[in-house]
Amino acid sequence: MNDTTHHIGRPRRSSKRTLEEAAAELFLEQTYARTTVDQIAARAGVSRNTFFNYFGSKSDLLWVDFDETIERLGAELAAEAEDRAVMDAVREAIVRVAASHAEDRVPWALTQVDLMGTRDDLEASGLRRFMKQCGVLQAFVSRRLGSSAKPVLPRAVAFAVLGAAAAAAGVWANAGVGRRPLADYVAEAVEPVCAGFAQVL
Amino acid sequence: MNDTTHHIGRPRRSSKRTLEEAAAELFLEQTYARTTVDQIAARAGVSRNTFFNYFGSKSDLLWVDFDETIERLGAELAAEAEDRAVMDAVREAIVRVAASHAEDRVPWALTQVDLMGTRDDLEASGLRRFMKQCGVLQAFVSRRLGSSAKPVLPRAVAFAVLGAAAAAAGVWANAGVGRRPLADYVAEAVEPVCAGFAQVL
DNA sequence: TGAGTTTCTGGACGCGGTCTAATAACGACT
DNA sequence: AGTCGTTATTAGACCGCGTCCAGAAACTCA
Repeated sequence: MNDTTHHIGRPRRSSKRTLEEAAAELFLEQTYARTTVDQIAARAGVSRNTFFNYFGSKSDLLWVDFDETIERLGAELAAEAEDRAVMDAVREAIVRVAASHAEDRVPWALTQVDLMGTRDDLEASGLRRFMKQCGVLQAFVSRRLGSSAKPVLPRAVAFAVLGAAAAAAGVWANAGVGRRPLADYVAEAVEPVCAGFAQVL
Repeated sequence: MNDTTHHIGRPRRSSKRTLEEAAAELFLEQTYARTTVDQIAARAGVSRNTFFNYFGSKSDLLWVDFDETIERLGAELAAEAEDRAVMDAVREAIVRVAASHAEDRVPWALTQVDLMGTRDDLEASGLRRFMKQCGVLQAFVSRRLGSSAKPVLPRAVAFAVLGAAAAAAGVWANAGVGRRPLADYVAEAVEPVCAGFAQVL
């Protein structure tokens, strides 16, 4: 935690934040699709390869504000009491994840969807994140259910619940400045799904 | 429907089927990721550009058997009686779409997921299809609901229901040769979601 | 000063995808 | 037969993302 420790080796000339800001400027000026990695790197004052040292791909920039929120799901699920009903635990964990998201941080992914040309990249990177968290949620449900239920259910729960949450995030992003907190939308979308699965589990 | 009428102009030297078969061979030999568009075109005896005359992208090949099934959703929704409860109509339409899928046609998309290197392309193309049908379903639900319900619900229904259906398709594909019909899995996955939303609509 | 470590950089490559201009193969019409 | 319009195919070039590698730069420590 002591940022004065200069570890060892050559110090970093750049940082994730620097590149994010350079990218944000360019996205506003000319949209995501028309911005190349070279331009981002140039504006940040580094070489193109350095960009890929900080981000695995250009599309990662679309999710800079969302990734850390999404990643909380595993921890929130683990924090749920063992004796709680499965779908109750799932619902509350997801709503808590949504509540932990900073109010004003709307990722590029949810705003630049309809901007023509962004769709391809966006959808590529979006489903990857979706699938990753689906794996986490499916494992949780599968463990809680044991081998009693129909084999399709854990995966169906994961896809449906996170699908509803994703829909809520989309609506939230498009609601504009006067919007309610993200967790409100997510709760409204996720509750019916959880209630439905609770009946058959 | 008369396939002898070549309309007008230069006749096609190739066809979608030819390219699909060439691709299928190569996918089996060396996986999807290690197969280039050049190789597919070469094996089919055409140039690389001709490939893009028949397919918009390499990843379209992953869904050759699924696309026509997925596209049926709009028609099946339109075929539902107007006086039927919304979620009942949605559920039945989706199950009918699944039932219309040929038993043995398992798309590459659902089998080559875990093959390392395929994921990126697969997820890119998968979410595009998912979003397209979500748009169709959301419009249907939105029209049936009018402006009475909470604004997040139509989108949440679309994402959750189709998410469950996608999960079912994945389980179906991985179930191997002894699997039950796709519609069975889809029904089991979609029913709870529809029941849950039916309570709040 | 030198050794070790980490970051940055330039250059090259492969691949997917787009574009353009040219050509080939057909039917139809004169 | 020859020409015209139409459509499919083709070669060629181009762009951008992502990967790889070898080497240089900047620092710490001994």
